[in-house]
Amino acid sequence: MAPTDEPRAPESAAPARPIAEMQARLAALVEEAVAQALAEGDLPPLEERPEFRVEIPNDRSHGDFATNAALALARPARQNPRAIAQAIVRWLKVEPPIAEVSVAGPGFINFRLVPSWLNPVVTAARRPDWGSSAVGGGRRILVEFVSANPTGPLNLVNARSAAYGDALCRVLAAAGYHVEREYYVNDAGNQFQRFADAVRVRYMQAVEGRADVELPEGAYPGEYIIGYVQAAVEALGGRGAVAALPEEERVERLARWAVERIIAEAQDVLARYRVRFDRWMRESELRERGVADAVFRRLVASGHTYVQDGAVWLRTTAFGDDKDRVLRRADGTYTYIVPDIAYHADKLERCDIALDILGQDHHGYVPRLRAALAALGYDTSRLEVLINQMVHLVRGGERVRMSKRRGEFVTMEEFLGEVDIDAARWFFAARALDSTMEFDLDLANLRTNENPVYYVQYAHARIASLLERAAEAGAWPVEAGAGGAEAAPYGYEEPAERALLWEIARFPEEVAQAAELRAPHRLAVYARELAAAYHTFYTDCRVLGAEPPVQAARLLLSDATRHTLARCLDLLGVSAPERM
RNA sequence: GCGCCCGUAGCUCAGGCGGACAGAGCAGCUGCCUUCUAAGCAGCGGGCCGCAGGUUCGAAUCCUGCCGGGCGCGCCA
Repeated sequence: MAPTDEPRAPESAAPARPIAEMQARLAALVEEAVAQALAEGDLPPLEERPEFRVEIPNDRSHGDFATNAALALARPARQNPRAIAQAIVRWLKVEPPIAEVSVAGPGFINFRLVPSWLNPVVTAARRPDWGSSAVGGGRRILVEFVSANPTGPLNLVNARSAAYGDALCRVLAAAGYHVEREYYVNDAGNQFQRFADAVRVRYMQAVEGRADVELPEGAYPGEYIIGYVQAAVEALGGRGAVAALPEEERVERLARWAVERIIAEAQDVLARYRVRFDRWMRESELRERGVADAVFRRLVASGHTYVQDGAVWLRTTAFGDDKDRVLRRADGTYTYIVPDIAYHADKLERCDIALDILGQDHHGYVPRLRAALAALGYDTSRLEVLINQMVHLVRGGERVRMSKRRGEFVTMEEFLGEVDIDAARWFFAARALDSTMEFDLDLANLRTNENPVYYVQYAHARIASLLERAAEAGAWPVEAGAGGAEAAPYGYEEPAERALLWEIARFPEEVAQAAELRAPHRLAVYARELAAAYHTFYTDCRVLGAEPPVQAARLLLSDATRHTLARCLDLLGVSAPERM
């Protein structure tokens, strides 16, 4: 890649992914230098060409970029990595914007670039699609999350799954995936029957006043069902009308009403939480469409089933499960796994990647699901599963006791009554999913610097306020050519400016990484770092009242930061306030 | 017993597909508001990365075995 005199296209002047593009460029130069060194006998012949990377040093005092190429080549070249590094550097074309190349440490090659190389980032970062990329390649990814059984209100773990899943979806979309969000509603089968059993008993207790009946073993224990039963009685025409119904019909109708009510409440609370789904897929619908029957027949046809004790089993052990699983009981009913397999098979027909976020209490179920999908001939690598770990709620410095067994838990509704939605979403989206977390209500409610949410939001509000003041003074928006990157009369050479520019430039890479690793919580770390860089800049560099070109350039830089913060917070599902 | 997840600073957590001295916030201590939001900034102190082996030029990161915590191991879902 020889230097050319070609004029740069406007696109390259404001790259969509400045850091990745520079890394690729440096990697190509290193590749070229290695080839030259080999050709000239400056490096011993290699049996293999190992991969190397151009990365960002942990310690930026080493340079802007570094490559481990010499370390990677040490083994195949059977030579000291430092000597290899020297050889590579001898053949390296040091061209702008490379200012300096050095060999350091065990054999890293460090690159320092001229400060101005990042100036175009200001322009790039103010474009609407800043941070977006095409790393997802338009792959269709179907994300299923929350999917709580409609036998009770959503709880705290559901709130975590909702916040994290929603952030993940936003991040995936920004990274160029085609995203669909689904909520699977398990509104049929045994699950529903057991709920109905509880409804039957609660009706007798609460409406008929029977003190002698108790919940059967295995029925849903929660007291909350009483409330649904009472509401259902009202909705179905009152006590008299309901009492007149034959018992089976009465129980069925009360339970059905309660389930629909629970689903509606889940939809409401999630909407309030700013989490939306593209589809609420019901198990009952899948059954009606005959999807479960069809998949059962496909499994039988696959030859991986057998009959034992009158039940039909799937030989999941042939696909890595630790025991075989019953598909159809001797009484002809399906076990829960059949509609679930059917649902996942259906999803795999509709997407490239099916991603499930499951509670940790369901993780043991993944191997049998994969096994079944493998038996159906699907490439199970297309099913990705993220495990959502538990949440311990801390109030007043103590853990709030919850017992699923006794039906005692904090509902999402109650939770949102106690905490700001931005704080809740931030806390959940900022923690890795697969690790048990503590949610400190008191901390989340603090409107002080102890609360990390406000730190980031404050940076955004601060900039908004600054721009407002600038607008009042007629300095904003900046007129074309008045300063900043385009005209470059001012080059952002203050350390705080350069540090800030660098943080902004990282954003597209952070989004891409968060998407590829299915780890949106990385963006919370990033948001904090970006906000910190701005606060430092704000303290060190006066904006309003600076020399006109400097003021203009700093306003543009501030706006680039504001936009990046807003984009980042949006990906996390947290609002970016204009004032605080 | 078997399987999955977790164990990093006083607290809450990043980092974990091997790389240059292990990070952040909070809490503690010291400074900084006559000027754009101090919900801010600058600095200090604080860690056997659960323990022990192994692989590697190099391990918080990979492998094995322990220890501790969570969850699962149904013809419940």
